[in-house]
Amino acid sequence: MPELPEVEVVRRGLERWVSGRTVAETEVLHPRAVRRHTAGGEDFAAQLKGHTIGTARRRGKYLWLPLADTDASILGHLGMSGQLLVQPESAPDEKHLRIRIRFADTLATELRFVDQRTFGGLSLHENTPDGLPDVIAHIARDPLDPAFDDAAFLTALKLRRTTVKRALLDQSLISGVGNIYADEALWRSRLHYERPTATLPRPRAIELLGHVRDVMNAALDVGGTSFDSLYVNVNGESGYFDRSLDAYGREDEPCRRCGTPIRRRPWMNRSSYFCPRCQRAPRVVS
DNA sequence: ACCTGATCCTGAGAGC
DNA sequence: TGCTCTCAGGATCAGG
Repeated sequence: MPELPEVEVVRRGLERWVSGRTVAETEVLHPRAVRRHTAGGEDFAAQLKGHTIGTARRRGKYLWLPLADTDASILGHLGMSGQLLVQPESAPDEKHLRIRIRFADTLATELRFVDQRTFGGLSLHENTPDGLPDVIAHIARDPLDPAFDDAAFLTALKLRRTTVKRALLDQSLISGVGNIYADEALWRSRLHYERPTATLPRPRAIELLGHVRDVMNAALDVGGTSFDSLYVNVNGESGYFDRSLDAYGREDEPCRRCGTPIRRRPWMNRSSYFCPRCQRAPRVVS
């Protein structure tokens, strides 16, 4: 599943291969892929036609493409299984091709949104004065954003009456952290996922934020170098996950710090992986 | 106002 | 072999 570093790789690919091109025709092949566009697929296609794509931008796991000479942007989210591909027009359709955007030039490539589980999608929205699609105005900056406000995040964390992993996944506090990187950052910080945020000393919170950034940057270094062709792709295949995960997906395997078997616990209809020795459960569990 | 937990989807893989 | 069951998860939003 694409996490923030993979989405950033996609953004760079879009900037290189799609920005500056003018939309000729859009084909919506599955209504669920444009469900956030309430006016529907036909309207989505009609509104894109003839507009030139501006510089690709990203916040957390959201991507957007401003349309030049308008106050609107194409907003994209890859969800669980989405891919944005720049393919030759002659390439056969992918099995789960949902949206096709053709361009008014002679490059003979097109942009394709492919998504098996259809948690992701594209839509068109007005921009806020900040140049952000209005429907993601509530999404906090991500920790790799130079303008991310560390002090404000630490304060908000302290005020919340919730648990630390839940806070890491709260898009209004910090964006772009998914289940995998949350578990990885907590393992590095030796924090249990159910630790109440209110009891977290400030130095531990600072350390946690640092580990979130470290995990993301490490993945970005790996994934960011593999992109070098006429192919915008993301499928969690940076190679980083196989080699470098310390907690996520390692149930019953020894903790790389202390050798204790990693445990998996059901959590919010998914799983949390942790070392029961390095990451002690809080005394009072809500 | 804040917090919780159900929900959308489809294919891989396990178990029988 | 083929069927059924479980699991994966981001982000939203109803309901407490």
